[in-house]
Amino acid sequence: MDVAKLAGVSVATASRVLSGSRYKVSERVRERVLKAAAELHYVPNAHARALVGSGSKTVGVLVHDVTNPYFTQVLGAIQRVAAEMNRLVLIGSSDRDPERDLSFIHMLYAHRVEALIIAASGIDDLSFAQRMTRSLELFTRSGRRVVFINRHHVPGDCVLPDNFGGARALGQLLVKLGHRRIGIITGPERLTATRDRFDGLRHALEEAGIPLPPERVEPGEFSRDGGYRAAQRLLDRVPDLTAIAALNDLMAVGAIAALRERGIAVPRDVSVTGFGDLFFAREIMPPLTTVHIPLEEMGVRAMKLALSPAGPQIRVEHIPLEVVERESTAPPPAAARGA
Amino acid sequence: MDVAKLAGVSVATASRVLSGSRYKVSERVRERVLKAAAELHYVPNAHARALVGSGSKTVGVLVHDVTNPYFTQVLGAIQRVAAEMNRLVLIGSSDRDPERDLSFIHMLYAHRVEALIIAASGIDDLSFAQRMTRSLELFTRSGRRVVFINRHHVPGDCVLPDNFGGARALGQLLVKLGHRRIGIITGPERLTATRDRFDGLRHALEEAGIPLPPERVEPGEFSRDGGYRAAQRLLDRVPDLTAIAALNDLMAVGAIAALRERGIAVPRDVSVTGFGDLFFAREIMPPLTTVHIPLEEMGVRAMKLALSPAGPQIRVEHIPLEVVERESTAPPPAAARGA
DNA sequence: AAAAGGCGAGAAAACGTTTCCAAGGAAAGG
DNA sequence: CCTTTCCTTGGAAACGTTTTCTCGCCTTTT
Repeated sequence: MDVAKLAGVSVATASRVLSGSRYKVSERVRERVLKAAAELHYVPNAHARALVGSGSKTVGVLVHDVTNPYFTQVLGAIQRVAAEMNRLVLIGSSDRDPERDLSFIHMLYAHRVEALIIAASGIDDLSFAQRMTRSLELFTRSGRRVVFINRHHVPGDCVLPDNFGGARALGQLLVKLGHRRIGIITGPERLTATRDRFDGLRHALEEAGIPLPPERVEPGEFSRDGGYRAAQRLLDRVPDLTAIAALNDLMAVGAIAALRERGIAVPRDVSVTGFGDLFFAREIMPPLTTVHIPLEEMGVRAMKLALSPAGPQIRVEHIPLEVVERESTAPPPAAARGA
Repeated sequence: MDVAKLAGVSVATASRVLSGSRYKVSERVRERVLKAAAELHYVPNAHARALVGSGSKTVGVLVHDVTNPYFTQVLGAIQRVAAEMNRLVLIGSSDRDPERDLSFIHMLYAHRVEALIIAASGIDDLSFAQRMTRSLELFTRSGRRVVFINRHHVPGDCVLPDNFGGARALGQLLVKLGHRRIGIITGPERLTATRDRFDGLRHALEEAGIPLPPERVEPGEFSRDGGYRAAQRLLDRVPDLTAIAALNDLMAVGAIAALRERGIAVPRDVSVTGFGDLFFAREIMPPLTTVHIPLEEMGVRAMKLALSPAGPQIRVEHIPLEVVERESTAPPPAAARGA
């Protein structure tokens, strides 16, 4: 090491002072080494450190889309905790492509991240789940932690927002308001988040004895434009809806835009709900009734799980979800109520 | 290496087939190695690879806030390009704390990232700029690339959105609409982006002979709530404004909320403009007149710069900015026009 | 004063790869 | 059939750290 040479000591002692080792070094030598390091602007090579076994000081995070506020909120919290512990965050953004997910898992393992947080949503696909389980064995077998956010068909510790319960409560709100003809804009088929939210809504309707024929259910892409187009299709097919529940906020925004374009007032003619309570939900017009997901808290919890040693049993952190009622919902118009 | 042992070859040959080296290996041996690797779920250790000199296959990105749509848009583009080249992205999110910026630069250097993209905004602080320059010498001296996004007081290649020109055009639009009493919500003092945008607006007003007394200028934090509070202060002090220009979209959203609360109609009574054209700008009510910044393109360009070898001279990619006129602006009310 | 003990510093191994160098074998040419 | 050349493979060094082991010196104790 150059620093050692300049300070006139062995690399061993230089390392001892620079790495904050528990071994002792005399004050005189320590100072000389520090001075030499400062002079050379020495920055230890993290790869060499990682190689010799002291860990890589990095955490891997896998998301679907770094651009999506849902994930960035979680990511922000993870990043904050990581910075506090002097860790760096490696991200993989798979664009919802399962192959990319797997490929990122391998890349992150190649970098021997201390822990891996999978914030991407789970999907209902057996063969994929199996492949993922196998890839993640790389981590677990080497004593590394893997933490999921959301429900996955893969065994492991996880932070689990109660999508079902939140959606059920939201459905109950619509029912209580008096809606009986409710349309639902779902998300990509096989996402567990979509499934759970849909099931929650359906459950609430069933409990109230409200029918949900298939034509009132329309899949959309999890984006503003996806919601816009899905709402168009839904309205073309079932013009007499009094409420539209979109399975995320972005799609709800699109749905509101579609309604506005047709001159349908929200919430006077049609109520709209979202899911997630992303930051823009209360800024749009009308402010969106939705289900709040405490994303920062989930990120922090996931980090806590990731940085604590694995226990003998799987740990699950349940996150209850609350409905937040704003101005995009109201009782259905009198005409509809009478019907 | 375990794989070599299982395949019954030397580590050298195993490495040759697994690393896609240019050295030749007979087909028979290659197959045996591949089979052994698959059987053991072998994933090469990136740290060892990086150490021996073939680069770390990572790119570092420094942002102010992973949660801010401005940065995530850029980050998304960077991430996409990186994935295409089989690179992983290491992020540092400094929360606008210069010390953290520097600390991240060192951490990223410790990981010997191939290139560093500084997406955080520059600040007008001499001693900080000098310290940053010195820290970045670590990179440049070792032949690593550093690319800036936005104007920084540090020499280096950069992608430079024309904040000044965009703001000037925006100011000209307000002037053309007939506004003469314009308030400005600025951002954090020393951010170069803030300065440039402010200067652009001021320039446009000066050109039109429109006064801009200091009481019409109010600093705000670069957030929705910052804009909200700044608008409150501005309205308390100067109630007769006909337009408010916020230096970013988030603050404009806050300003609109403040106006709405006071029963002031936008744009009928007061026009509002933002800056950035983030995805929510056209979703809010009324859709926001703002300046479009092609963030994805900037991210891609930054990556291109970062991945191309350094040239003899500094390279600057100028990005022109366009005003997009939506419904948050209109001519001032007749009463004001008459005055 | 001598022995024992403790403390600080250096030598060297180890981490997992890549790559240079050398060697062995087969093919080709004389 | 022998020699030369090319092609494939193995050995070993190197990358930059940390850490274990060992050694020597100084201090303390008897």
